[in-house]
Amino acid sequence: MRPRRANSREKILAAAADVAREAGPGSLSLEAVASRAGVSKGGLLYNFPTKAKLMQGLVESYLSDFQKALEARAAEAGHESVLSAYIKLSADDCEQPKPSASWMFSAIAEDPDFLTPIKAFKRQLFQRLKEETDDLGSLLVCFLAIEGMRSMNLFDSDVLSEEERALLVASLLKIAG
Amino acid sequence: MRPRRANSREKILAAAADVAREAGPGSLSLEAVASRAGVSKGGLLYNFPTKAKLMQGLVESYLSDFQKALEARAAEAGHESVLSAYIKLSADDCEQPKPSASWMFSAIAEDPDFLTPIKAFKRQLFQRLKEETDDLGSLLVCFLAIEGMRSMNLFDSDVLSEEERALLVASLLKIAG
DNA sequence: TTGACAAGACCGTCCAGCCGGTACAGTAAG
DNA sequence: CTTACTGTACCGGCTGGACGGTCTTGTCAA
Repeated sequence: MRPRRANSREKILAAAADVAREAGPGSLSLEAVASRAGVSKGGLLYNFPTKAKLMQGLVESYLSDFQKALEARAAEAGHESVLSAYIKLSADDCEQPKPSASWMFSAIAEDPDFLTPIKAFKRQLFQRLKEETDDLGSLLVCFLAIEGMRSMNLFDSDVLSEEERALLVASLLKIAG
Repeated sequence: MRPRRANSREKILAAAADVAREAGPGSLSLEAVASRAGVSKGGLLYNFPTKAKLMQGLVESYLSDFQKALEARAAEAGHESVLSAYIKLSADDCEQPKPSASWMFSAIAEDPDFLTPIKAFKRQLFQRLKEETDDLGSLLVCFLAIEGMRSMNLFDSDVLSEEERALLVASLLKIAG
């Protein structure tokens, strides 16, 4: 089970995300990823027998990281709601000027179904948020606005300035109550 | 200047969007588009000398269609603001169960820079909306929420029900004033 | 020695772009 | 009217290259 030198799996996953971000989602080839990860193509295929498995791994690690981060935020003192935690987490995620999830585009190009777990996750999150509030209208606005913020970051759209994003987050937190 | 039988250019553009939507953004090959458009590969290459030019054409026609639709909405009686027009237009766009712009993913895979005109367009639109209101916070929330709605439609995420989307739109229109 | 794992040459497939051809409309000289 | 010529619109086979995935060989820790 244990890799010989280090944890190749995670190195490969990180390398894949890097390649997609820096060389563009269309340039995510197995060779590029292997090279970036300091691993041979054979080594990569040993860990991920197929490109599809690699994509799947990307999605799974993304989701588990997100879940962990959200849980951590929600458990922090001073958060009156999961929605607030989600807003703040997303705000921080979107601080990074570089989109960290360009690999999603590669995954979609490979097969749109790779996003199914992400959709399911979002549905589940939305459900959880719905149970928390009785003002569905406000929740919808907040939830979609966060979605919009995340999508802008994903597409690397620098439409909003730093101050505008801060104001947006403040407004959302106010709406969230 | 005039095409002999019909307007191949538009047929090809429509075919490309169809292929991306139905076969997936990763399957947008020139042959597939040509076949779908009822045109040979050579004919396609005659109209769009390069795949890049095809993508560019897709972006341009998308943008000009959008601009036209927005202008039409804004000119309609009963619209007190461009923001309201934008909200309603986006709501209608997202009515369609099938995302009409999957080709964007193909374009990104080809080269992320293809989206530059779209980003510029959005910046311009946001600027215009800013000049229209004095409540920047509300505008930000609305603008981003619409962005979120559009992105959900693009990713074909059926997280929201019909009623929820209607409620969202109503809430946004209320915020927009 | 052995077996878990890595290396990279290799193969089949797919696709963008090229190129030589075809069909036809217009024009204009004979 | 006819023949010859020109430019436009389109066709489809070909090829060179890239990429995913396999296979054989190498290597190192136990």
